[in-house]
Amino acid sequence: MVTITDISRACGVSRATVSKALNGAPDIAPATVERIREQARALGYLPNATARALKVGRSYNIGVLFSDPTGGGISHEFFSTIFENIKTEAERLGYDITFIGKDFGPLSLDFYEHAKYRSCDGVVIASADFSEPAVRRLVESEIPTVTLDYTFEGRTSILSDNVSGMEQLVRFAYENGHRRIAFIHGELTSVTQKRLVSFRRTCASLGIAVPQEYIRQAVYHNPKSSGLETRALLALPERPTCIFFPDDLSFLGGMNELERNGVRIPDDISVAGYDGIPLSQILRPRLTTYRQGAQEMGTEAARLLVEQIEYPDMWLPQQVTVRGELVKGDTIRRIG
Amino acid sequence: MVTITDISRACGVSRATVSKALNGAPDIAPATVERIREQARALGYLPNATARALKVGRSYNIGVLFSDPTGGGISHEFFSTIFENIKTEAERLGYDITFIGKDFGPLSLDFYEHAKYRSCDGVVIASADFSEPAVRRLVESEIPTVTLDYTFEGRTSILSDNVSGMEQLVRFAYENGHRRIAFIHGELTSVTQKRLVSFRRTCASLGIAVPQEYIRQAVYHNPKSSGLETRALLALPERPTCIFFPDDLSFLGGMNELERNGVRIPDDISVAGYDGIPLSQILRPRLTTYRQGAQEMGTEAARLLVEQIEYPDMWLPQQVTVRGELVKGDTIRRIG
DNA sequence: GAAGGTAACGAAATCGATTAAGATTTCCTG
DNA sequence: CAGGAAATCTTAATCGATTTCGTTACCTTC
Repeated sequence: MVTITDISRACGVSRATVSKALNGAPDIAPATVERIREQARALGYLPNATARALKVGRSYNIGVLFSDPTGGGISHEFFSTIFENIKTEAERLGYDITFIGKDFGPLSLDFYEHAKYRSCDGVVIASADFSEPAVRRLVESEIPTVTLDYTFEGRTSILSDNVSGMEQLVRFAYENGHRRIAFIHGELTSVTQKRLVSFRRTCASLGIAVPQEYIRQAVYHNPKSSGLETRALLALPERPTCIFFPDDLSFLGGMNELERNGVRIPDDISVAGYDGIPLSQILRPRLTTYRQGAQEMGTEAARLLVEQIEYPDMWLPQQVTVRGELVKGDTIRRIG
Repeated sequence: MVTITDISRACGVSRATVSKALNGAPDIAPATVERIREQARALGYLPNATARALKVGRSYNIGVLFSDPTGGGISHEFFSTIFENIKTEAERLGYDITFIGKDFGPLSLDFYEHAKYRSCDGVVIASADFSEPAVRRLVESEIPTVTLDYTFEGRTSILSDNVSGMEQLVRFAYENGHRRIAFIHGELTSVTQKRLVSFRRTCASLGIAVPQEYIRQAVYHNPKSSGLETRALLALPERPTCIFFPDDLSFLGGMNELERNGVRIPDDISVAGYDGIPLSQILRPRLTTYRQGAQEMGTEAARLLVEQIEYPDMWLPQQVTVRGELVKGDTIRRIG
């Protein structure tokens, strides 16, 4: 391994000089800097992040946490998109990504300990169950964090515009003549709760009455569960003309159930999803949905976390809302 | 931050003793060990991975590389499954995961430099374009690697059983009476090449003639591209009775094209995918496909890499083939 | 009781890089 | 040309943990 010591010997200067030259310190003669840079290149020198981290107390390493058991893992397109963008932005800023898991290693470290053990400069909490003590310990710790779709006192968070998104979907259905809209929502988390409230409020403000049976709860990100609720909706004496699903993936479960019953989309019933994952636009008919700004959420999360890390003094926690976009698709049909 | 120095002061022993006690060295009195362990717990001590890495020359950190532009990224279910399992196994063994990207940071490090900069003990190359010089540089370097679905002289690799998988699919179609089987394959990489050869060989051994027009090339993991080839197949004077797609995701493109032309699956035509991603079994009809052992591939990759790292002497490169499983699904119909 | 053995612990070097403080040389300027 | 500022470079401590090689004290054993 080539170290600054090798360079210093090759150039006949001290290690300090090499370090400073490589880092652009102001008190090294330009000619010397050039000579050192040249040698570094010639020897194939690479700085050692570990050594630097130890000395300066900064690892240039940020942790990411994806651990929501309800499908909020990296295998979901929405989250993998977020992850990709966190990674891209972080790397652009010179930070590496380390995955933070729980029960890490033989010592079974929890999230906080894991992040600390790896000297993460900060952590992006992309999906997690905030009722879990281990998650709370991390978010309440001294480690800088950015939370996605969850606000926490004194912390920075990136929020998807769930209220506005749901409102747009409802209005879109309304404009297409729908007055009997059912909503299968996920278990009540802070996210699904917001969508539910927005759904109710928007319906009310449009003068749409929503019977109790039209509001159903399924398991978030779980097609099978949504399938069951869909069946229940079809059995109602007065069927809805439009069904909102908790998310795009869940819609697939509903879709199967509808097909099995010979109910065509959107001829016989209209549907909408939520998320706007790529898959939803590959299938035909293209799903009407609300595309969350996953790319921007990821990018912003990384950007704000790094900002917080690098300028801790002039830092104030903030809540950033990322706007998504209504994807009209073809599954909400004009009626009435 | 609590360090061994704090513990040593609290216990009135030297730092060396603390280190040894915590690491189970044989020359510390049991009573002392107990006392030190107790204090460590009381003070909330956490070892500093960075410092340890610097001293012992091992970071307990492995890199993962997902960078195939042809859809081999983390957003694909097949690859995210692999990743999840690499991560789980690695963490169980006490290793962290760092994502290796190219053009890293302000210095624009390539893969090798990036891995070296982070002192990765090894790298799992999960998806990459091996014709890329940056990838070759890494795989030819002194850094231990495990390669997925690609063999490289002197390197360990985990291979999916592409030959056997494709053979099983062809035989399954044959047993269901199909004699006119078309195959849309991906661009020729080492993986798709194996499947193509196996397809041809199996067909030949079963006495199935495969006209030139039945073999078509599409872009791997790209639904749109497969849709176009599907259209071409439908236009043939003698349509195939069964179409094999490059992969499950690509099938979706074909599916749309078939539906648009009023061709029903599997009543009018049979189809098969490849990969066995969860999505393929959510949709109805369930896709006939070959499920690659993604979980096992990930687990094995991590396990073998760590083995290689920890016992470099008694190490010999090996090729492990992970068997998958035929998923019969409902899209190949009995005919004839 | 002298020689040697062993158990338990400590001193100090080390990993690679950074950085405050100091040393040396160069260069002005009045 | 003396005095001091400016430019340039070095010394040495430091980050936290590991590890080699002692050292000390206490036993054995003949």
